[in-house]
Amino acid sequence: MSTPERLIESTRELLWERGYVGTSPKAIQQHAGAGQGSMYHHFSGKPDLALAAIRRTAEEMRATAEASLSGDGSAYERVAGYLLRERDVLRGCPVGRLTMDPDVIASDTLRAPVTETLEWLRERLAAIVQEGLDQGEFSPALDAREIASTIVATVQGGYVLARSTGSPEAFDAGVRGLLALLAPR
Amino acid sequence: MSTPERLIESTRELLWERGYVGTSPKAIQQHAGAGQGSMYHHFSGKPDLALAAIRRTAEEMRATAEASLSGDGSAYERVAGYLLRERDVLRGCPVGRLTMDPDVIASDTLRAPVTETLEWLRERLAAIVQEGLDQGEFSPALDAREIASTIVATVQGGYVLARSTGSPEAFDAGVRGLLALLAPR
DNA sequence: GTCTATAAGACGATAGAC
DNA sequence: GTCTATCGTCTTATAGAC
Repeated sequence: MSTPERLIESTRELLWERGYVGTSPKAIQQHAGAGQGSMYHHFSGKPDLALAAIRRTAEEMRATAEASLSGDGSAYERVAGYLLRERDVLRGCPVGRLTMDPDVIASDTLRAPVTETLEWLRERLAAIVQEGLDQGEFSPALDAREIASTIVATVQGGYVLARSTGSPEAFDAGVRGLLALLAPR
Repeated sequence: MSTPERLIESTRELLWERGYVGTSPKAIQQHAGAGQGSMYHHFSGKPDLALAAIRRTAEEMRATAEASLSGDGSAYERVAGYLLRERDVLRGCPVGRLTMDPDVIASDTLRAPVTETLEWLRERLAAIVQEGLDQGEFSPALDAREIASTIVATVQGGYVLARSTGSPEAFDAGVRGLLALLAPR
C-alpha cells in the first residue's frame, strides 16, 4: 500500500475510534508508519487528510447500506435486512459519531460528507417505505419520510446505548422493538 | 456563586459543547473566571472535575425526564409527552454524547453516571410501556423493554441526524414517525 | 518522496509565594 | 483560597537537507 493510502486508512481508523479532536497528526503518522515530512508532503494538514478519510468512510457506508437495501423482498424485508445486518455495534457509526465532533460540525467542508451520507440514507429508506405503503404493506397512517427518520435514528441511537453499557444488547433490543412496530399484519 | 460551583458549571457547558477530549483545564478556568491554582485547589485534576460535572448533568437529566414521565394520562400520552417536550435539539444530549468520548468510555468512573442514567431511562420507559400493555393500549405482540430501547434510541439518534443537517427537522420527523407507529388503535 | 530539526503555543499538572 | 512561575510533553505545523 502506498504512503498516502496508509495515511488515509490510518486516519479512518483513528477518527472512528477517537474522533477528530482526539486524533493527532503524530498518532496518524505512527499508525501509518510514516514520518512528519511524508504526511505534509501528501496532505496540506490535518483537515485535508481528515477530509479524504471522511469522504472514503462515507462512500463505504453508502455502499454497505445499499447492499442490504437493494435486494429482493418486500419493503419490510429489506428494512429488516438493513437493521439486522452484522455490525461492529460497540465501535458505533464512523459517520454518525462525527456529528459529536465540534471541529467537524464547525467546518462546512468536513461536515458536508456527513450530512450528505445521512440524508442519502434517509431518502433511500423513505423510498423503500413508500413502496411498502403503495403495496399496502404498512398502515396508510404512516409517513414514509418520518418512518425513514425513525429507522436511521434508532440505529444511530442504538450505538449510543450500546456504548454506554459496553454491550450490544440495547442496540439489538431497540432494533427488535422497531421491527415489531413496523411488522405488517 | 462560589468558585467550585462556577468551575463545575463551566465544565458542564464545555463538556456538552466540546466533549471531554475537546475540553482543556485552561478553557474551563477562563470560562469560570478562575486561576490555575484555584482549580487544582478544589479538584485533583481534569478527571475529578469532569466527574463532578457529569454527575450533576446526569442527575438533572433524570429529573427532567421524570418530570415528563410521571404525569397523568395513558402510557401513550406520557411517552408522547416525553418525546415531544422542548429540547435544545442541536446541542444534543449532554449525557449521550459522552458515549462517543474515548476517554470517558475508557474510564469506569467517568462512564458510570452515563451508563446508570441511560439504563434508568430505559427501565423507567419500559415500566410505562408495560402499563400500556397491561391496559391493552398497545399490541400484545410488543415487548416493553424492546420498545423502551427503541424510544431512547430514537431520541439519541435524532440528535445525530439533527446535528448532521444543522436543523431539528430530522429529530422531529423521527419522533413523529415513532409516535405514529406506537399510536393505539 | 522522505528524513530530521526546529518552533510557538497548548496541555495537564506541580510548587511555592502571598 | 488564589496567584504566578515552572515543568515536561504534546500539538500542528514549517524548513531544509538528502
